[in-house]
Amino acid sequence: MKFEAVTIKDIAKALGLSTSTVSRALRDSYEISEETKQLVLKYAKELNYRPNPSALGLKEKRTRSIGIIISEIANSFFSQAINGIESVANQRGYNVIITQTLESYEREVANMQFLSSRSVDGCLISVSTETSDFFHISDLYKKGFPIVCFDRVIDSLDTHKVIIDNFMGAYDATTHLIKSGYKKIAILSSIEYLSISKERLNGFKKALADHNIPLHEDYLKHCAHGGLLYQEVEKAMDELMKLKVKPDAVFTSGDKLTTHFMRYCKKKKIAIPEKIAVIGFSNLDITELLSPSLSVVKQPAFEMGRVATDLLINMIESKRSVTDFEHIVLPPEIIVRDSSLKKK
Amino acid sequence: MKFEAVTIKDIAKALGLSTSTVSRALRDSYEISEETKQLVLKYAKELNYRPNPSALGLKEKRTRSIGIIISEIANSFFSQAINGIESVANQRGYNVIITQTLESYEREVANMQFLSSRSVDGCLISVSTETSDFFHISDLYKKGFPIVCFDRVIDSLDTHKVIIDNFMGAYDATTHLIKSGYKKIAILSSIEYLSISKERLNGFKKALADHNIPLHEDYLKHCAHGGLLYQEVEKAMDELMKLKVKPDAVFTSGDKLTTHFMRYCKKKKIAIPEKIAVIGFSNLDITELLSPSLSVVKQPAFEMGRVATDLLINMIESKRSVTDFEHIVLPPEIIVRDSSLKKK
DNA sequence: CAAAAAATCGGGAACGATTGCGTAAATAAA
DNA sequence: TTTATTTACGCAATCGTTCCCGATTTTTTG
Repeated sequence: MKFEAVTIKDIAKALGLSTSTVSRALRDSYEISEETKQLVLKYAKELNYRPNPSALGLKEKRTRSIGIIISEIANSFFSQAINGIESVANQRGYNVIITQTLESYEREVANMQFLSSRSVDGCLISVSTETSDFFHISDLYKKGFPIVCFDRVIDSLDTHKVIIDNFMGAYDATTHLIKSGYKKIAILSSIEYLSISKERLNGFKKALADHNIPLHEDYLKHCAHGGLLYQEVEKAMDELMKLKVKPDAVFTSGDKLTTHFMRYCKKKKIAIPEKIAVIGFSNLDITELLSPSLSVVKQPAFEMGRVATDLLINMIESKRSVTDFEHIVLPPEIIVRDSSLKKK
Repeated sequence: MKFEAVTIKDIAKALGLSTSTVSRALRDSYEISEETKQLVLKYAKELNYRPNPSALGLKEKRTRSIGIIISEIANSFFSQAINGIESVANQRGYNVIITQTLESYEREVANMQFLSSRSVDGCLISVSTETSDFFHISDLYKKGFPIVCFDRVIDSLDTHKVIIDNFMGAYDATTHLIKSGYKKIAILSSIEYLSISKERLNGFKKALADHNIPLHEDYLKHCAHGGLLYQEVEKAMDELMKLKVKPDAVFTSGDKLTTHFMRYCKKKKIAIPEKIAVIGFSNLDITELLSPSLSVVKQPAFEMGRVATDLLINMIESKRSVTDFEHIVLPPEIIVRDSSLKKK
């Protein structure tokens, strides 16, 4: 038995009206008498009528849905962001299609292709670490496909962007390490060309400079996939720990980098913060329960999702083409715990 | 400038063919000459033609998408399950619409309504803790809307189901506590009528009985929202800790219950496992890094998602109505760590 | 070489909903 | 009473795609 939902035709036939009359009655048109309206409305409610989204999509050339492209759903930052995105989207009558790239450029291109081919009216994206050219995005955008960037943004794309103050987050975190008495500070970073990597690295460098601490190139470690794989972090850490002058603190500039750093230290029995202190980006909600409790830079993920979605839907629904682009910068939150305790 | 994708009409006009010919050429129909096929295919590829999903949906009465109803995306178990769901769905040409209930019955009804009104061809569901009657699900199911249950299943619904062996997971975990020397074992459980709660509670009880340990009613604690709120767990734990004979171990029967238990002990400075030992369900991938490292019952979430999706899509694509329902039970994994160490 | 069969293609209806336009009936204005 | 206006509804086109019929041309068969 096939599942068949009720259509406007069913209602029209049952009430002896035309489909146009039913349609107008449901849309509360002035052309329909109050009597007929009530009749139709009552019957539609009884049968639990819902307009067919495909028919609407075909007619109106819009699907009332938006797409998301992120690297990974099973990531605390992104799943919190999705919550924010969903809350606004649902409220404004849109539904959401989530796609993930797992940091693969190829999958990002495929997802973008899929979403743009009329499945959604617009798209939110936080680009993959593997992505270094953006033609698959900018080409579509130039053709009029609404796109809003968040988190990992594309500098060259002239659209709305929602990020946190990565520079300041990194600067403050690094400064905190310095003020706690650490001087040999390393950084675990994601791939160089990623917007957030650059900004966080710059914040890190500025903090060192402002406190007259020279920058050691050996202390700069990049992980190509942003720590998606433990092995990346392990390799970087092995190199750090082999140095003649080992770092006494690390700033980890991404979620996965942070947790894998913790995993590494646990495995190698490196005491935190005695042997090495750490503060890093993380949106996990149990960082307080780690051993030791973890100092973190936390992003307002939910809020970022909300804001980005609002901008996207505004863009979709705007009559004339948008030329004035918002560039929203939210503040990160720094939470100091045991992993970056004052050096004795 | 509006974003307009290329249609079959554009191709037909450009090549001087009819839309029917183009359509057939793209579908590799035997009625079209090899020459014309190549011509159309080449041009379509050039223009990056994709069929309009709305038009297809309207014509074929199917959207090639499936819905998910879960309690929360930002939950390690569910986000891992989503990964499994997506992997199968994408591979079989479906896309996925995720909705969350946040354990609200009302939202579950609304989400089900939304998904079933022709937005998706079928639906995966893990019911909310608030849900005690299932008419909003069974009514649709009886009308022919394909539904597959996973994790939190509905006993009365005769469809495919994918769960883990909750009884065994709880039995083994409890037995492990007993064998480690704990005798006064409490349980933090979710709401009574939930399938997984019942099964896990039964496993817990059986383990006690098999080892001749009497069951104290005081040691059975139910949290109405499955620990969505910290306050639920706090209240239950406060009550436990006020007892004359306090428990020396706890089995936490859900993800959130487990982490909130840890949070509670940290806050109240209750030493684990010295004062109270714990083993619980959790799919977090950093439980090894908690303090102390956490003993867990882990679910094969990714695999559950994969299997459930395969069953759902089979059901959707099956010509005749399905009468032979799979009831798949996967094994949980028990990982023993410090939080349930042997009693000295 | 005529008739039958196959190969290729186009016309047009249909899917469900919206909407411009036309029109009959009812009412108001002249 | 006649004409103009309003009210309330139906007809039919449209969105992009598929698919049932025909129709025409080419090829095969007797």
